[in-house]
Amino acid sequence: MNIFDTYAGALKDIITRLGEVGPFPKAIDLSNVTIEPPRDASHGDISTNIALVLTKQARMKPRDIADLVAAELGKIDGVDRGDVAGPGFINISLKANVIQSQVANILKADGQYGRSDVGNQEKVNVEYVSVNPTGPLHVGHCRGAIFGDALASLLDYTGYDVAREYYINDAGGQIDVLARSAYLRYAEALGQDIGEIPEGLYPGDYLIPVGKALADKYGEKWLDKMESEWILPIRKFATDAMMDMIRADLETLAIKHDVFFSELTLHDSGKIQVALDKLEAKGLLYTGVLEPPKGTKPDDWEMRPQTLFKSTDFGDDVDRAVQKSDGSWTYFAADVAYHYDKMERGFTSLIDVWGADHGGYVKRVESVIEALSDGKVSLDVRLCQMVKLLRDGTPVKMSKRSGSFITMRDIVDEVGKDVVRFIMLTRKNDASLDFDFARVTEQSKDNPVFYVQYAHARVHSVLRKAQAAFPALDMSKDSLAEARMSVFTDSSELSLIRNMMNWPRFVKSAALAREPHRIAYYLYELASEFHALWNKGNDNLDLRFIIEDDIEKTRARLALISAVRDIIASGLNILGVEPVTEM
RNA sequence: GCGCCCGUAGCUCAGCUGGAUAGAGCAACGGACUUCUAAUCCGUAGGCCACAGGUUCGAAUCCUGUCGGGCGCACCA
Repeated sequence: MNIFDTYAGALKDIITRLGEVGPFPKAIDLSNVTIEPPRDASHGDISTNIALVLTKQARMKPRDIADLVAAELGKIDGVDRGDVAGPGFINISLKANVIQSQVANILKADGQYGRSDVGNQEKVNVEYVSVNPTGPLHVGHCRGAIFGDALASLLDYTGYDVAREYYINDAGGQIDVLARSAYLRYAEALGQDIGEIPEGLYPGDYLIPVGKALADKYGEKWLDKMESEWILPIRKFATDAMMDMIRADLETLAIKHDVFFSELTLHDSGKIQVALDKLEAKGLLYTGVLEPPKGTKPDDWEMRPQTLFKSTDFGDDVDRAVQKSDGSWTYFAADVAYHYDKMERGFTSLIDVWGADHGGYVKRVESVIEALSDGKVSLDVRLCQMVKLLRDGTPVKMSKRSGSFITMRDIVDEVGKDVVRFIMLTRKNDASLDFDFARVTEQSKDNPVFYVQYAHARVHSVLRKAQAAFPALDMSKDSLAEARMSVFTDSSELSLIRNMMNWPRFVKSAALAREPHRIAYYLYELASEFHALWNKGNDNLDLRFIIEDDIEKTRARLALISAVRDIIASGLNILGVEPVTEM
């Protein structure tokens, strides 16, 4: 329960009471009322627009309403006073002890301060990465992977029942290409001269060990055999090998998945047909001919009747094909079945994390979800924009042809997991992001990862020093929570506490908006407040955390910074960044 | 041609789903180290929130249009 909720309740009681005794109508819609900290700290601790919202319903001037409510607020326990300001805002100032005591609340929560139940244990499925198993993960995949992973953690932290999922695209034509490429390496491993890798096959060195493993397992069994004989077993073998590699890559970034879902199983089990039958039953499939697109017309365009899904019924631009010209299912058809399967497994909220280049695919999937669930299941597709790699300001050149693209592993090896994760979360997902190797490894406040980590490490540094100075001092959270919090009177201390009081609200809003980057920004600001307080101790010895001759004051200060530490650690954990205790 | 995303300080970006005088970092300038790690902090300066309308008590935020940038546009994945 955070403090804003507490006073929101009190405020509602006041409105109801005023409704019963006189001035206000009995039934009042409070849905647009906000109860939040004011932007400007001089406006008190809590600000509400309630008078402005009620002005129509109560048919009174905002300021008159505000005066009535403010007078009542002044009587509430813990409220110092309620002021009316501007057009009719009510600013509530809390008594100092209410603010101070929050430190104890944070410590007693034991790292769970900010955890909430807004998610109501709703079953939500977050799908991310979902890369073709045809090669190692490269930089482009990094961002979506980290975003999805952090978002899943954030939702888990806010009371959703989260499943993390990877959709393995192991059924398409590219897997045949993979199998042929692996077959070539297999022949090579058995001593054949394969020369240059032909255009259209995967040239990467990562397939060499796969070829060797194939040779070890099968010997010369597939040599000089027709492709139709070996393609299936080698597809399976190569796909498994690629997935092993991808899983290992993901592990270097601590990206977790609960389920790896194979597209192939949808084809093999007939689930695609089942899902399409559902659409058919709703009258949403038909055979038709698509118009060519208006702009640049494809050269090989030909009019042809196809089985189409009527996605235009749900706001899509054109209806979408579910069957290819050779009669096999389209990628979209499998995706229909996949999302249908998620619904069948009981998820009521689906989140897909894709690269921005798949933006044109969003509407048709949204359409399917709406059609199959009758609007009961929500789909939220989060698109991640590109990452521009830079080295000291100059773009890193990458060319697929020469094979000089940078892999996820390259990046992690160079700058470390924590840096990659944090930096990738310092932008909104739908804004492009610059990743400069020089800048992200810098040890200065220019580098947010470092800055936040440093604040956390600094707290631990003080705690170590304090224990040395006061060997008998009990520094457990329970003990610190009993400290004399009334020592916090300096504006920087109070400002720090107010900032921490905002943590639960931030987490909640970040979860509802599905924007984990807000956590990163919050942490940066909290770290900044902490560093500021630290430096005040340089000028004013009485503001230091450790006061040599005053164990009680020291105890309170340690309580304060332990609370900071708990929140930074919680936030970093959500982002998947390790809160280090020493640097 | 159509759809989606983005235009906020010189640069890179936040802005808590509509709140009060729009905020950080970098770069510029001026200050604070016999320290609980100055790996930090404090101060100054910098804005027609792309532009034009609309919605209302109130708009950077929502709606419409214009301009500028990114992505996508049968059967691939």
